[in-house]
Amino acid sequence: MKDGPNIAGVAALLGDPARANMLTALMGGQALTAGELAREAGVMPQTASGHLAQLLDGGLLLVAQQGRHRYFRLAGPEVAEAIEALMEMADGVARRVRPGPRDPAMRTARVCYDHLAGARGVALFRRLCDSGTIALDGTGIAVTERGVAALDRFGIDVAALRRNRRPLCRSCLDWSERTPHLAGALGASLLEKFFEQNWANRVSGSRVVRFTKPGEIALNGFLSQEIR
Amino acid sequence: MKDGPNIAGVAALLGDPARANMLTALMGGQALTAGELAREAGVMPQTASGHLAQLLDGGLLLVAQQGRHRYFRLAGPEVAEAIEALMEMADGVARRVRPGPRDPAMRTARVCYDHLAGARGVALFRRLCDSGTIALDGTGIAVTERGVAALDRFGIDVAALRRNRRPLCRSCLDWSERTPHLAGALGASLLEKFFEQNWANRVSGSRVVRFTKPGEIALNGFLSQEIR
DNA sequence: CACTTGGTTCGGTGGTGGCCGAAGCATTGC
DNA sequence: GCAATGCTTCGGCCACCACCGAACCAAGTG
Repeated sequence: MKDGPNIAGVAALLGDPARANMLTALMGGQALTAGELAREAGVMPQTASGHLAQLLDGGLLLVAQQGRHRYFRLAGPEVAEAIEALMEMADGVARRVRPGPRDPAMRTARVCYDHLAGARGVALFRRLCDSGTIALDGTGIAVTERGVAALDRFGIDVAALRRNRRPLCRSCLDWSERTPHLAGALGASLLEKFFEQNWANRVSGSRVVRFTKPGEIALNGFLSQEIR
Repeated sequence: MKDGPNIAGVAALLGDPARANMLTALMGGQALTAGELAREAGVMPQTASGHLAQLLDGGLLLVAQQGRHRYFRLAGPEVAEAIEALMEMADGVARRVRPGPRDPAMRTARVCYDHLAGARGVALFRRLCDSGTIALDGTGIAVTERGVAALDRFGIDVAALRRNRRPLCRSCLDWSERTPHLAGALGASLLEKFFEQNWANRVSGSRVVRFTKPGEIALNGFLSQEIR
């Protein structure tokens, strides 16, 4: 048959525990050094170096040299999406082997590559739909006219985001909530705004996002009042 | 970090060429026997048997004994979705290594697990959006009230589908068109109707869907007129 | 310059796992 | 009953690859 592209090749890259750990560590969206990734994966630096070379060669990672450090990051959203899909499958399918729930903070709010996931993420998505900020158009999810105006008031220049090659809106299945949250350029931009305005900040070395008290209030306001 | 479930385990299952071939063969949605899968994977029956045991054990496959045959099929939509996500990643990421387009018939219309994909699939999705049959609601994609009526006229009982545990609507990124098409119970149900009414049939041993002349016309009619 | 730190390359080792031939069970059919 | 078919288990072979120790390089630092 041989239809799709070489899925076995990339899957094999994700199939080694050390590499898988590195990649999930990078799901946080920020670039990490080779050394950090080695610790994250629980292997010696030499071993990690080999793995990283493979991931680079396979196109899953990008690297930026900076002084004597090399910063690695995921090559793009498709990579992050594939990883989330695998998580989805792995826990949908092997539920019995990994029974429990997870870290509650993680379920509440976490970074998914570069946008917001968890209960807060899906609440945001829900609100954006209900308020008519985003809606389905022929090619996927799009920002409505009213949405453009509302987001502009919030300091997000939708027109500028559109000029980017990256899709504006995309839905991403949340693996803890099993309901979609917002990915794509807009998703990333919103999260960035949240950080910028100190509504939230990341707890370092983890994907968890912690909302500040004022941020909490502000977000709730945003969720309830924005547009109507 | 250790956040998600065991992604390395399932990824390793997809990481072997023989197993990957089996799984992509099963993306057609119909169950295949162990022997057929062995040929598909290009290995001897004994070898295939071992692989199939692993896939069963990993929960990616289900099996049904029937006479002296064992029919294998994908364990569920999550599995199919993960595979599509990997295809997406693999060809987004390694574009240079696998340059060309593919079999045109495959691009036009194919089965994606149990719903319609390819150019026809995304056209259908587009039309369903534009006509207001489906729309974003808080939790994802939903059928609108008008949509329920329209689909009912087409012979699809949305209420019955809803009673099913499976999500009604889900979008699935089409890897040839790079634009979403409709998955979920409704997607499956629509494709089934197309087959039932002889608008289309599958070319055996492949994922390709061939529309009949009358089916072509009927679908175009459906796409243009349905609802308004 | 030596010294430290982050990273890579090289070589050897060990384990895992894919592969097939042969044999073993079922189920069907004559 | 015997034979054919579909699939599995067993055993041995082979290749690949993850791992680490050691040496090497390169960039900052005194």
